[in-house]
This record gives sequence, structure tokens and C-alpha cells, in this order.
Amino acid sequence: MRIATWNVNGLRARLDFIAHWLRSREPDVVGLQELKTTEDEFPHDDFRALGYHAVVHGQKSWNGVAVLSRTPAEAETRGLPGREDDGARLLQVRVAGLHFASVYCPNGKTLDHPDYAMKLAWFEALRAYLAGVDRDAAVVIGGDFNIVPAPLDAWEGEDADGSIFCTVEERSRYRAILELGLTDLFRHLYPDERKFSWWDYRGGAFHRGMGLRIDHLLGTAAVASRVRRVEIDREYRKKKDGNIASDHAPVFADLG
DNA sequence: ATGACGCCTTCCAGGCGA
Repeated sequence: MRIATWNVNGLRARLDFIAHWLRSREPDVVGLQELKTTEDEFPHDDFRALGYHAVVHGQKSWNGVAVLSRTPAEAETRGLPGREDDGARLLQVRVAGLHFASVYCPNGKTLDHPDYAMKLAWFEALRAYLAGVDRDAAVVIGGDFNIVPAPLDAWEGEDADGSIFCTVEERSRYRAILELGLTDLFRHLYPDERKFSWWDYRGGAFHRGMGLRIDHLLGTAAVASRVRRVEIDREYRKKKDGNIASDHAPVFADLG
């Protein structure tokens, strides 16, 4: 079974590109983020034609998360409890024997911006929510965390320490989530690999290797024990058939 | 120091992303 996460940066503008990826990689379950669309505007028919069901927690213009799946999924949670006003950023479904959540964590903007305090509080609420999931079950949290776990995950390495995405406050909150019994599937399989999932559109950042690893697939032990391969799909950070890519690459994992 | 690119929006300059 292939599971994935992808911040698509605008679902309607990315539809042809997403279809290309689905046909090529054939994932079974996909968490999408940054739909920038409402559920009413979500192109369910296009995904059905591609062989996917979709559960959507959308919002006009900003945020928005969804889960695509080959087999029908049942919504379990829409919105992070207590933090619904911070945007449509969490959707958990029951699908293919998994509890699968798609999360779009707040960006924070800058350390002195009100959104940074909101980001920290949001992560504390995410930890409280995840503390309630059954850690003996097969649980996957996939999404854009907007946190660089360690210097290895930033193109600037330790020079990025203390800047947004790389502060002690952010990293300690991310770590607190892992300490609930969740494993970063990519880092679990590849302890020393330096691969990124996001590159700025500007200044040729992608081709200059100036990226960050901020999109993560986390799994409980029941999932981590099954993982055979994790790919950060940088082929799909490139233009495809003239269509523009998201600034995030898809991340997928194969479970045995 | 700034802007760079691309998406969004009561349609177009400005907000936002990371």
C-alpha cells in the first residue's frame, strides 16, 4: 500500500498536474494540503474519473485539506478541536485499515508576528488531540508541518537554527508530537539522508538546492514496522507537460 | 535591503506563502 502527503498550493490550479502524478505513482491514500478551495468547489467528478474518492475539509481562498483514497473513507475529525478558527487545517479519516490525518500546520510568518504565537498554540492543541489516538492502532499523520526537524533538514543547516521553522520552540513542539509514539517515516528509514520537500519558487531555489524538509509522514509503530520505502518525489517539483508544480514535492511511503 | 514566483480574490493590485 502506498500512502502520501502533498501540499498542492491551490487544488483547482493544480488539477492537471495532480492527475499526472496520480496516474504515474498510483498511491492508495493521499493527504492533500493548501487546497485554497471550498468543498462546494471541489472537483469530485475529476477525482472519481481518476479512481479516487475524496473527503474534503475546505475553506475559501486559504488552507483546506483533503484525503484521496482508492477505497471509500469515512470522516472521523474535521478541524483541529479547539482551533477551528485558525483555518481548515486538519482532517482525519478511517480508510484502508488506517486512521489517516492530513494536516496543514500554521506557517508562523516571523518570530514577532501574532501568527507565530498562534502556531505554537496550534501545535500544543495538535499534541493534545493526538494524545487521544490509539497508539496501538495503525495511525498516519501526513502533512505540511512547517517545521524543519533538525539542521540536516535545512539547506542552510545549523545556520538556520533560531530562524522561523527552526526555533527551539517549534522543534520542541514537533518533538513532543513524536514522543506520543509517532515516527518520522522518512528519517526512520534514512537516518543520514539530506532531502528536501519544499523549495521557494523564487530565485531558482530548486535548482540551487535551497530547500527544506517540512512535509512529513508520521506513523505509529504498527505503521513504521511496515514501511519499506519513502520517497520525496522531487520529479514532481518540476514543470510537467507545461503545467506549473507546487512549491512542495509529494512525499510517499510504501507499506508492506 | 529588496525582490525574486505563483495562487488567490466581487478582476486586479495586494495579501499570502515559507
